[in-house]
Amino acid sequence: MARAGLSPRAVVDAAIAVVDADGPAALTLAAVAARTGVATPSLYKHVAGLGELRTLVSLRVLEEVGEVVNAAAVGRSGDAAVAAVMQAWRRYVLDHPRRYMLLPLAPHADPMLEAAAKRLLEVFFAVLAGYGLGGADAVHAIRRLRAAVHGFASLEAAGGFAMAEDVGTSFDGLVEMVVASLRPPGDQAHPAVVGRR
Amino acid sequence: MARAGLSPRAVVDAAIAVVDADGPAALTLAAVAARTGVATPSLYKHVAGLGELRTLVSLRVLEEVGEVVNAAAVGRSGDAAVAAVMQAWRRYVLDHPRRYMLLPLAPHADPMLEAAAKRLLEVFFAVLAGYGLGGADAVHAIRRLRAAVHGFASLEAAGGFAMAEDVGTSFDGLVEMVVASLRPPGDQAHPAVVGRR
DNA sequence: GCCCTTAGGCTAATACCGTTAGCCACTGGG
DNA sequence: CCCAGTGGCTAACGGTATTAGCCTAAGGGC
Repeated sequence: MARAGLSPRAVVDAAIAVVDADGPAALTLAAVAARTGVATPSLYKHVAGLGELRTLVSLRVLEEVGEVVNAAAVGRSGDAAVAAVMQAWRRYVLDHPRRYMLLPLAPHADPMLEAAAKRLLEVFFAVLAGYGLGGADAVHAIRRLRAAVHGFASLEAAGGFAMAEDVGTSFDGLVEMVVASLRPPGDQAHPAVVGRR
Repeated sequence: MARAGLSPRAVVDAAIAVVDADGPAALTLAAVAARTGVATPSLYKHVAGLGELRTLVSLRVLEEVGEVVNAAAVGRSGDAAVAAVMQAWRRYVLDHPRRYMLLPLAPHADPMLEAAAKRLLEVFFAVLAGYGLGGADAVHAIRRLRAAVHGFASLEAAGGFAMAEDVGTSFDGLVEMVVASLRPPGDQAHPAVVGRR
């Protein structure tokens, strides 16, 4: 019989296709095997098991989010950078709502996810450096940013906003809320457009 | 043989105990049956199946959150009410992190959850009325509030805040961020302490 | 061009889960 | 005291992950 020519990479691709099609709960070795045209046990030649596959899918999602967020941040600073990062984050969720549900919330706990999480964190730190935030203040600011954008994203991905009002408008308000909390008290203006590295 | 004296209520109680002990993924009919000292199929006399049990557990969580949030809001208004509501929300998460992961994100979609969701929403609307917010502005404000508090809560419940800085301090900043976004632009003061019903 | 190693597929078998069907005993009311 | 129904049970089925063991296609060394 002709070989299927699978690889760990291809297995994860198929797994993501399953998630996108039928949601995170449908991510099963049997479904992935069916999609790749292979018997279920064959997947073990490429992946240690369902647990590892889940982790690999989460890693992929984390990397993809890191990618788009990083891309949104380059060449921008201050309010514009924060807004771009948040918009990019939401865009990812709108493009891949099912997939987003597998974003790991505590990636630092898993060695496989650690590096990708660090990269995302560094983008945040770089963006916040433009506000003169550092040390503990930067950590608290990043937590506000992360909580706001992830909270909104997870709710929107799950279809949690039922009322008729435009969700994009709500998100604009969220961005403004976060941005305002980064500015020094009493400062209504945008911070220096020339960011710092 | 002596009867176990189960009831739908008791089954949900046991299910919540399972979740609190071993996490949402461990919520299985077999685990609940073991905990209640009954064979697995016996549970079907009280609950339609695993799916319904999950919904009932989610309903319980939603009701509990609604309870503590409502309790926090009574007798308060303005910034104090918003702060109290958010603090109560977080307290629930700290007290029951595993359980919180089953909070339904789109409760309006399920008839069983709809009423409990409505109650929570009404608390939010009442709290925001003290800021003179109504109509679309209130909806956008509620979405900001919900995104911020749920985002923070879900991250904290999952153990997502790895860095050493005090998480409570971060949360205080989150509350301040939300509160500031509710005040009219340029207004640094707290809104009228005399809230409206 | 042949052989031999190995990677990548397979089937068979096990264990655990949810679910359904059908049986039986305890319980409480007439 | 009887009897109907509720709430338990066992048996059986299908789907799932996982392990073991086999077998063959693929590709490099001679």
